[in-house]
Amino acid sequence: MAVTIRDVARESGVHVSTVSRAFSAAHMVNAVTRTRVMAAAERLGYRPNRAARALSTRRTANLGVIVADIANPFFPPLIKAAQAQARERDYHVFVADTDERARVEEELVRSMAKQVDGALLVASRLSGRVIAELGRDVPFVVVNRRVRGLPCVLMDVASGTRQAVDHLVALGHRDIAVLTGPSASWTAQRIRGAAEEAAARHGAGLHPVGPNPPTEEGGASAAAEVASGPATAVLAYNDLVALGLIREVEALGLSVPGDLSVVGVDNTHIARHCRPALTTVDMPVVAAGRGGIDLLVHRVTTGEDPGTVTLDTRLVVRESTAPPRSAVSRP
Amino acid sequence: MAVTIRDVARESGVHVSTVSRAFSAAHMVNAVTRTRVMAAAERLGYRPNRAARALSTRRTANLGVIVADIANPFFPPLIKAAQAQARERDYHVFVADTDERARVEEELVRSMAKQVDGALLVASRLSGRVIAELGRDVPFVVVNRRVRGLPCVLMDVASGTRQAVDHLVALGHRDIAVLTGPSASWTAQRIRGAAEEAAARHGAGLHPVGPNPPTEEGGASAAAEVASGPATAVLAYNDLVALGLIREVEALGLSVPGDLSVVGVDNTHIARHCRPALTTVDMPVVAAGRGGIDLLVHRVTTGEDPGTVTLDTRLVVRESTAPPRSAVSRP
DNA sequence: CTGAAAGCGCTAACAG
DNA sequence: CTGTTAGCGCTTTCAG
Repeated sequence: MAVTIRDVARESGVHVSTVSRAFSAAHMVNAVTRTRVMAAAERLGYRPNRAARALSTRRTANLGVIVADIANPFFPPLIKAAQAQARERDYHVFVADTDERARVEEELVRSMAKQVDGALLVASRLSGRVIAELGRDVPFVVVNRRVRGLPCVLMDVASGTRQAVDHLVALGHRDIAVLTGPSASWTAQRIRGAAEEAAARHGAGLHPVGPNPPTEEGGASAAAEVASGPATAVLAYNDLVALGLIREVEALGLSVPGDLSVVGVDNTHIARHCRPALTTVDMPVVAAGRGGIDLLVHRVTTGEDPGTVTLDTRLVVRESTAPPRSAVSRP
Repeated sequence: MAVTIRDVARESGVHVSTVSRAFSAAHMVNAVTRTRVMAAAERLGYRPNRAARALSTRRTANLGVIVADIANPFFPPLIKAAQAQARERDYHVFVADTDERARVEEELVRSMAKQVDGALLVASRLSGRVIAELGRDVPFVVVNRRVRGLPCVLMDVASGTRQAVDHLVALGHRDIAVLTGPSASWTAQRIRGAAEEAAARHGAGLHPVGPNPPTEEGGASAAAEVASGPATAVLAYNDLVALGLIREVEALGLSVPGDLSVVGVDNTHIARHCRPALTTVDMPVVAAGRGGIDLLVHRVTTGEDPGTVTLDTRLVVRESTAPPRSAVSRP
């Protein structure tokens, strides 16, 4: 049987409440009794039971991190950063994967609610209404999504998207396809919106294709439509989609960037290594994970609304973008 | 304030213990009172507090998954599979990242102990002695490591390693470098051991280089030594190390696989996409994650030792391996 | 500064 | 089948 506070009390000859204070309000107990208690605890290998403590304090010292897909390379660095920052502040973290399904996400939050002090909702697929409703039970911080009344950490993908479109136009592209992501994705909406705006500003044509699942398959399945369309460049919802598109479009006999320029979003490690190396919009995921936890902890400890933090994104140019053939041939 | 079992009791006109039974031992309560209770619970939005329940049942319905580095692409699919399987069985999972540090790992396990029914230790860097000691507090299942007396899920990297060496020898390589991994890594030891054995069997030379950190930097920093050595092929501790090596060796003016064949381990998604696509040993991470949770749940619910499960690995040949120049020039 | 006592939300014998 | 009565391990008044 695990050693409890009573064992320590007995061992050190004080009352349990004194032991309790020694651990959670050290200043309220005489220095010498305190060291005696600590020594006894040490000897017995006592460790406070956080769950039991939670029952009376109503603070679990646990946080939830809820993401759409752990295996999508966008998320792991964010999860890692969040977990590290949480540990720094002595919180444990539950990580849950919703498989991109809103129902699962909702159920996960509900079943976790009593066990966490707050949760980080990353790229949530829930409707704003449901988020707001759940937000009454669990303090949230929302990452990559703007929700009225909730603290958010936003990666400003619009700015990176604009840079991408500017880059493509500067290379000479006049028709750009955009492979849209899941319709419930805030990021997907922002990418599309910013791309339309930027294209319009340049008087370039923008051709939406999708929505597509945020996977290589999603990109691959859009290849035929892209190849048969007028676009000489494409902006994909994320790196995975870009990769799937490239693979499939090459199977169709086109070359990237010779026949088609491709830009991804996320700057996952794959973008650096794939062939051709991917021009992509870098997302500050580490800062977002760490910052999200900071806001969350701030919120759950002070009760204040920490407001919204916006992080910059920027285009990283690599090898998957080049001038279109037409532009090359008319100097 | 959250709604508790008493509220439901009051609302439905029964005692709290009846409500409790309605939720956790439905068959012990009359069907009609049960539906009445459930209706009241529904109306009030009641959800059992799992932490409070844990206090009396001594079962938290939480599991821990402890890994060396969430951002290492080897782990996310494993974590995802483990999390999904746990959810299937109605467990929540704490995920923790040890940053490859044994101290952190130990502290993590200790602080988590009271809050989980068991933990999956993936690629643990702890000494066998410490694992065994911690294992008295927390039921473990150990992944990718053999520990006497604990249930293990092993990915038999030795067989894949043998295949890799056989493959290199068949191509004509007579001197093979092996970039060894962290000395505390069981997998690293197995790779090295199997490589030595297989090389000896073929009468080929084996040249250990390392230990190296399991990262691209680790691979890069071994490049000079490899390039100046006799080896025409190298077996890297993992895909990341292989990638780092390739990048750096190319910077030194060598080409892969022209001047040097490189084999990775893990078959992370990067291996498929990098240039040249990486010949690597496929690790059944999804099966390991799922299977690990199965063993763990079996163990914590029945108390039985589920024993050890061994999963096969196999070589996936891609573009980073080819005959050595010398072999090509003497037909 | 320390002890006594009540209680967090839920379960688990034990009667009835 | 259901109510009563004790706790699970810890914190938190309230006295002293």
